[in-house]
Amino acid sequence: MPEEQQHRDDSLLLMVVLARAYNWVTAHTTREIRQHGLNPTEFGVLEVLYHKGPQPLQQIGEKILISSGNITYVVDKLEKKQLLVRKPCAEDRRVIYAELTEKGQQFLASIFPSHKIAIEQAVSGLNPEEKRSAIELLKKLGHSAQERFHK
Amino acid sequence: MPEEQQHRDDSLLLMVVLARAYNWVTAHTTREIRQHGLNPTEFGVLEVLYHKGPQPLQQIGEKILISSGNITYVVDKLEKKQLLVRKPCAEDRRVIYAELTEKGQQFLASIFPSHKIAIEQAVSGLNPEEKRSAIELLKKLGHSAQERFHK
DNA sequence: TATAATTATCTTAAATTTGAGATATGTACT
DNA sequence: AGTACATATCTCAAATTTAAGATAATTATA
Repeated sequence: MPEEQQHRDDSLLLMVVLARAYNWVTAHTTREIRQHGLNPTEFGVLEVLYHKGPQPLQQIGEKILISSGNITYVVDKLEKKQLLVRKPCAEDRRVIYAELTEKGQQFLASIFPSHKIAIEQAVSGLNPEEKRSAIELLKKLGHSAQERFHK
Repeated sequence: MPEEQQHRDDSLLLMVVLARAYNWVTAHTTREIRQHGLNPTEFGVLEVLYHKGPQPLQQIGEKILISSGNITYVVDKLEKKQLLVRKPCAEDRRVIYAELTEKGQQFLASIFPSHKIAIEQAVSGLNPEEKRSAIELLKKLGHSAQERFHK
């Protein structure tokens, strides 16, 4: 097989195995998240706030790659559940921050341990060394894919 | 940092970089697919048929991880577009195969080259050797995640 | 200052996806 | 045969997501 052909096939195969790995790993976390009455997007929003602190809605949407309409919808639902609150920004009045409530903090803290366990279970097919290799390769892949994606 | 803590952190980090890599790589392919008037699910169905030949609806749904209701909906749309046809199975009358039409074959053949280029562009941040490493690790990760996912 | 171009959020309709359950068929067991 | 269980597809309502455009605020420029 000519080298260039080989190269092309590898890219396709990489795409396939990346998608399969992602789908099956997230199958674990999605099931776990739904047991707590959230969908993956809701959890994604809460997780960003939990780890990064209060964020403008815009930036939350960028981090988890959802549309502006969707971020409004999801934040509405989470606000109704009293897990977060909207806080208008004083400096730039177009901007609205989302911030976890005390209830939201406690809720995340209460579900995070089982979430971690679900992840550990999902990725336990790789040993520590393989995990480190995979992390480096996926970091590089993700960053370059993002950089090459010109809107 | 204690070893066990280290281990736990690696699993979380692996999850994060896997999700980022997947999201940004698929951002490339999704954009490309939409330019041809399909959504990613429709393309996924056609791609399965293109590479595997006629398949029972059930098995298509399993391969791309969508619900039974969704597979009916998507196959309906593709049938209306005359890209595939339903073919009842003679041996088992519960089963219905989906099969690409000539038009569907030609359509896939016509868009696949640019789809390949989009993928190659998306994953071009890794060199050939890194791709091979990533493929092996992701295969292992995906298979083990699937095996450990007990419904 | 006035005007134009950007940005952040929200609104709305349409498209997509899921989940629960209905229907029809097939399989295993008595 | 008859009964219970399993499987494949479909139906339908509700939930989710997107895309396009509206509104309001900010920034850049004439």
